Amino acid sequence: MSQKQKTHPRGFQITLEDIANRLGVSKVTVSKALRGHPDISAGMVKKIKTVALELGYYPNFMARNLSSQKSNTIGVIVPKIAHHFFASVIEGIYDAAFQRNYEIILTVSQENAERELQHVNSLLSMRVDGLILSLSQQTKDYSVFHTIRDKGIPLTFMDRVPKLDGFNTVVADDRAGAFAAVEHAINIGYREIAHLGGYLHTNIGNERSRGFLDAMKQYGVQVNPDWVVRGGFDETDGYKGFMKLHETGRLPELVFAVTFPVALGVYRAMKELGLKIPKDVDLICFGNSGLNQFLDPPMSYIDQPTYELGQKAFELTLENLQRRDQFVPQHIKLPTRLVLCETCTKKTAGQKKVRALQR
Amino acid sequence: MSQKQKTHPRGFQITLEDIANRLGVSKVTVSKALRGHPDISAGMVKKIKTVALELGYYPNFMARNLSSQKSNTIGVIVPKIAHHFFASVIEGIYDAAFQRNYEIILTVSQENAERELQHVNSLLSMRVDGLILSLSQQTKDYSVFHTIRDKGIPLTFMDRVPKLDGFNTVVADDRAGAFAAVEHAINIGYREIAHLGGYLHTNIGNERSRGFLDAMKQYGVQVNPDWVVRGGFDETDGYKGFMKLHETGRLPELVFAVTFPVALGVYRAMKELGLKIPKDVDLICFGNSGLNQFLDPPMSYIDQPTYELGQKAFELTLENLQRRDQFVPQHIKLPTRLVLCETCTKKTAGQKKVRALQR
DNA sequence: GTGAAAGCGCTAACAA
DNA sequence: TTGTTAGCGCTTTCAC
Repeated sequence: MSQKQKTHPRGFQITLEDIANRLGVSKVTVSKALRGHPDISAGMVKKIKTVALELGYYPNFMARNLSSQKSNTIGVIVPKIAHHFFASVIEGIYDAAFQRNYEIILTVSQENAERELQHVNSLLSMRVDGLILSLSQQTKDYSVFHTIRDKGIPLTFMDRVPKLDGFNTVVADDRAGAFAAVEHAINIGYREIAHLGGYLHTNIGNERSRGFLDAMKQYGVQVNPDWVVRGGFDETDGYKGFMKLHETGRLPELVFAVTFPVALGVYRAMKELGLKIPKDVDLICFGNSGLNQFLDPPMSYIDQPTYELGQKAFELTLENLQRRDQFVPQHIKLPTRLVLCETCTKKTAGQKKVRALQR
Repeated sequence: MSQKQKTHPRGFQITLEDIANRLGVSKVTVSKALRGHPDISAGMVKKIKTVALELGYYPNFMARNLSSQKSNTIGVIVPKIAHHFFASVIEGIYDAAFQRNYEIILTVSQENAERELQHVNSLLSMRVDGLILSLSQQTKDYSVFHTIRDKGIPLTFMDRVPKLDGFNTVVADDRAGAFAAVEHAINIGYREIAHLGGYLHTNIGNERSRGFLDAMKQYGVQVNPDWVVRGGFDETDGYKGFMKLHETGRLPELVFAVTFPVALGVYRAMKELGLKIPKDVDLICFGNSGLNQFLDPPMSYIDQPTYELGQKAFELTLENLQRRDQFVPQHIKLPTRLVLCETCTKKTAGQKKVRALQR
């Protein structure tokens, strides 16, 4: 009773010891009982659990993790969060983690390489058991990732992956998806096809461009260099990109946009210019917003398995964690699907092109 | 050299001691140097920092937090993440936290009360310094929140807040916003107005309903009980809600939807039924998706300051944390704004109503 | 079945 | 300016 009268400095945080003292047993007994260790008798366990509940005991993760040398926590770094794609991926990660009783620590780089690095540091400091990372647009220095690998911490790249060996990756089949879209466009009669593409140093920018070029080449359609524009993945990039096309004085029949936000920028630009989709210029994009079918006009797109991308990334990380000694990097590529709404369903822009040029 | 040859069990995690040994100083010196404590000489600091970098030292937050009794971490619980509203709020929280050098631990309840409670427990176990919470649709048991308050842990409710005293709250001015929308609708001539509303036990459902009723009453417009439908905040709720309206055999001129996803459900339902917005039934909603203006037709809405909601919630929590002894709960209500696109701009549905009924 | 001792990596108070 | 001593709350041997 009188043996240890500590004053609790801030708020009341009940500890193992409080429970132990109350029942006249040791901390260890309580710890074991609470964790379901087989050592302790059923009666004791029951008593302890009752008291714990009564006192409002919350185990201290800091202490537990420090002592046990694992955190049951996976760190996640994504470029953005207020985008349907990432929001959905993240939901996949969270659901998978919840099922496995893992905690997620999510951080957002805002497409900023420096911030991304800071988050990596934070997460390593938090001693997360593993990491899931989707690179920022800007990231060009990959040296930390080697550090992480050397420390033996599982790291899975997702969607935005670097050209590096020795890491898990989970991506959608960007190249095949882009190919399918452009192939379809060619099949319905388009020839003058522009691509508002991402930066080539990013895998998604690169792969989707390749898909585009593959299809053009395979069907013998000429690529107009003026019509291949490089930029970021956001709405403003799409807007600027389309304006650039417009400035060339000659509009394509169809624009293939590298992401949904980029396509949205095209909607905005065309609206501003008084052009109609698909009459003046037709449009298709990689990725979905969850409400493409309600747009004006409903936009056809390459659907990505966003939620599954997240789940898979988590599972890969966990797997890696469980066999960290015999780690073999896995590269998962999930299939995409061409979804046709109203744009890019038949050749419409061609006939009207003259009108657009006369303006 | 030979004094302490520990084997590092999993991966190599450099500790203060490693650095200390390397330089022949004590752990404390290193700790202080790395934290910028004024005790240590500039020369020593430099040497220590160099070695730390060389060795790839990452401070162990678990240990640091355990020792210092604070985590520099705020826990966040939201019902959903793949919704423009929450995604944007969360971005606000993250940005504010980043500025202040705080870490965020985000959890998602999926509108599930049980899951929410589990997350509360987890976060308390992690010894977060404070909490930001947006209630799930289901939550009805508020007892944990009192526990939290009794522990002296700052808790700020955001957007979805309970009817409780003694907590910080940050909300949009739901009642005034709803009022403004309905007032506008009445002003342009609508009288037969339906409300696809949320559950009344949620503050946003309740307040937005009140705004609706206030306006109807103030302008002497009669409320048709068949046209006030209660439900959740998701697309399916909007879909079902509209179908319910449709089943009454008499359609209103205008629907006021409690959230953007609910309005989207109305788009879907009307499309399926072959009805046109705004010709057959007009529509306006509370909240934005970031791309309302690209919908078919562009939907008018009550804009909420989502990002600011998040920022404010974080700042309130932090403030509370800094003066936890003299805590006075604050209740922040941020203004909303009526944004007119193409729906609900002039009375159109009235004339066509007969057609809709003849079907 | 239960508990004592040691230690996880760090920080805070106090000496030197 | 630097180091010593004690913990933070928990888990993990290993002895009883």
